[in-house]
Amino acid sequence: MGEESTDIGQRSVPTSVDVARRAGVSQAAVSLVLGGKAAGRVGKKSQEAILSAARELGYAPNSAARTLRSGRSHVIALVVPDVNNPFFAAVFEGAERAARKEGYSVILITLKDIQDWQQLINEAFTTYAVEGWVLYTMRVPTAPLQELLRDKAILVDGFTDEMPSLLLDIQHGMSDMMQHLIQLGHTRIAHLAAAPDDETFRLRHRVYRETLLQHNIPYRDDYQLRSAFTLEASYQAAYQLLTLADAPSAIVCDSDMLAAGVYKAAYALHLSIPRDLSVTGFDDSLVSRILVPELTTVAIPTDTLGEQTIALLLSVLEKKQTPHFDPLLLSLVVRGSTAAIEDK
Amino acid sequence: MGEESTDIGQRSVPTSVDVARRAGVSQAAVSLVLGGKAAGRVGKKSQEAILSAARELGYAPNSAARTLRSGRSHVIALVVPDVNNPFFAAVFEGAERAARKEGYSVILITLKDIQDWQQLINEAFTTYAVEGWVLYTMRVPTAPLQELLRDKAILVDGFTDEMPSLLLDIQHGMSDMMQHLIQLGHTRIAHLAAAPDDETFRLRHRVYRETLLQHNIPYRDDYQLRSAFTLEASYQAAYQLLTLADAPSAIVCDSDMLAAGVYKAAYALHLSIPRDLSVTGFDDSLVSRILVPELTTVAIPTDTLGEQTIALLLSVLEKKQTPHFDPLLLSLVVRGSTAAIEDK
DNA sequence: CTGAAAGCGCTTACAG
DNA sequence: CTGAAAGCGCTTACAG
Repeated sequence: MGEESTDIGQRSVPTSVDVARRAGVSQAAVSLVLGGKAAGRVGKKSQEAILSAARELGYAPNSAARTLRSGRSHVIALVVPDVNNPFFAAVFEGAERAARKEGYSVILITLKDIQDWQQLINEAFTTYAVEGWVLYTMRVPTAPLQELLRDKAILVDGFTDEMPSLLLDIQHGMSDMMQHLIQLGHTRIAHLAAAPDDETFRLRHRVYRETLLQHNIPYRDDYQLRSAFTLEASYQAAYQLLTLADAPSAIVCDSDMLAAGVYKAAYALHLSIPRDLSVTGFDDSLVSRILVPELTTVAIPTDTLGEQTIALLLSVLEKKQTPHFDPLLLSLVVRGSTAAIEDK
Repeated sequence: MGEESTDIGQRSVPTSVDVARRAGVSQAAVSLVLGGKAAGRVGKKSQEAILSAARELGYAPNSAARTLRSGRSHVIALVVPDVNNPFFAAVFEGAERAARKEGYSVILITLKDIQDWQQLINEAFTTYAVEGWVLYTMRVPTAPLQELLRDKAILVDGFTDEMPSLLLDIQHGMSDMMQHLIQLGHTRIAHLAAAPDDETFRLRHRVYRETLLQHNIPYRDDYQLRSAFTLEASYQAAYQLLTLADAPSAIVCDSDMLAAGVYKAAYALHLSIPRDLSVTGFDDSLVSRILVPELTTVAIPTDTLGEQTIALLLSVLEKKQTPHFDPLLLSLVVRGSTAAIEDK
């Protein structure tokens, strides 16, 4: 039995000193080997002795000590508006997977119901020693926060001069969707927009409007509604659209979540999708596949998004040359919620 | 200008020493005040000086140093099978909210696609200095893992002698659901069970079977299917049930996610819910409200769950007397997916 | 290739 | 009520 196994009762957590003693080397050698910096600095025999001693003791380096000394935590924070939206759960998963490959881990910070997100981010700094930030918040942070996050954060699907951004090709995604509907013969196309006044949503609306114009389809004010990201709100908005005297034959939604409300309103009004009404979403989240019939939507590829996000953030953190990413390509996914308009 | 503002270029992060210097007190006093332990130990004037100095410098205690010294990180890990299931997103939110009140924060660990979750948990120990664990994994951990987690973890909706558990009253929830269907006149009730062989699902099945027995309804082997938590798998299983010669008039699902597959199969077979088929879920997740018509389900109250979970875990960590919680009450939520069977 | 040592920024007992 | 000091467990420059 080694000396370190003499502790009675409470199993004390082994430290690098315990490992060093058992392996017959210095504590520094243990640190070098476990930190993967032993090449050419610690003899092969010592390395083996250290590794097996570590294994026997169940040693794992103390993260707080490591972070304190090195100034690196390898923790990335992903800030999203709401995890209850399955789209953001998928974004988290994609970022998590990509980060793991690079030796980082991701914590999830939800802004929902939070007034003071400056405080929240401060807390995260304190609690987790977050090294880098991915803000998928659709809202450009305020000036003091930008100062705090300088050279540590990137913005996804939003733009500011103050911070590197990963852009999504909302433009083409939305345009493809509009073309799709127009090709199906729709001209009475309403837009159910997201309530938050973010650039990503303004962009959707601009493309909606321009595409109508290009096809000489009149833009109607009564076909424009905005809704919060709740089923109740989107239901109400859709109900209002569908009970217009001259109701739309298609409703384009800014998000799959909003489309779910449209399905409910259609059901309440005994309208069949896609026979009586075409509906489209945005995101290609789980929601789009749960809906029956499945939702035609614009896919945001969360795996690629995660990889590019992490690559961009790490380049910022390491002050390397920032890689250039073209806006992420979004593709139209045609499913059962859209159909050619029937002659009546 | 204070002495600490003389650094040129890189804004160095202020430390307690900087605050102490500016406030004209000792570093220890700063620690006491910021740590909320100043009562009766630091004079009122000093406290004020410290607080304003901290504010002016934008000081926040270094978490790594704090954790290293005190051995406390105030981080709780929540381990779930899959965040893409909106139910677990809601569980996270509930736990997060409850933990925040107690000064803890919650990181989310997803087991999906992970083979070796022992390693994952080890990693989390290393990376985040996790103090306490909530395992909502529906699988009792292996022996070495139990050793690692002793006195640090609780299990939710699962039972083992090795670990405190928070139980859900699956029994009554499932029983209420079955009563509901039987009262509606259903006798051909199939059970679409979850594939994982966990106690929580075995329990659902036991209650299903017993309730049939109590009502002299024959138990049929061809009405029993299991499905993984994917839409494709549950669709296939439901399709198989619905194309039986003597197809069920109701399908009871172990989870809302599984019910979504049933909706798809019903749609494919031109069966109308609830007219031709009643469907029920379990969890009352976002999924149950997205489905059209909305799903009759058993509600697991994630807010209460979060509060009890955190309360139980903290009592374990603080080695206080463990509070006793009765199994969490689940309530039947009747919505549009169930109806009285029609006379044919 | 190896060892001895400094020090990251705190918390906390201890002496006044 | 205040101050001086030890020490948490590492990483990393430095001297051999």
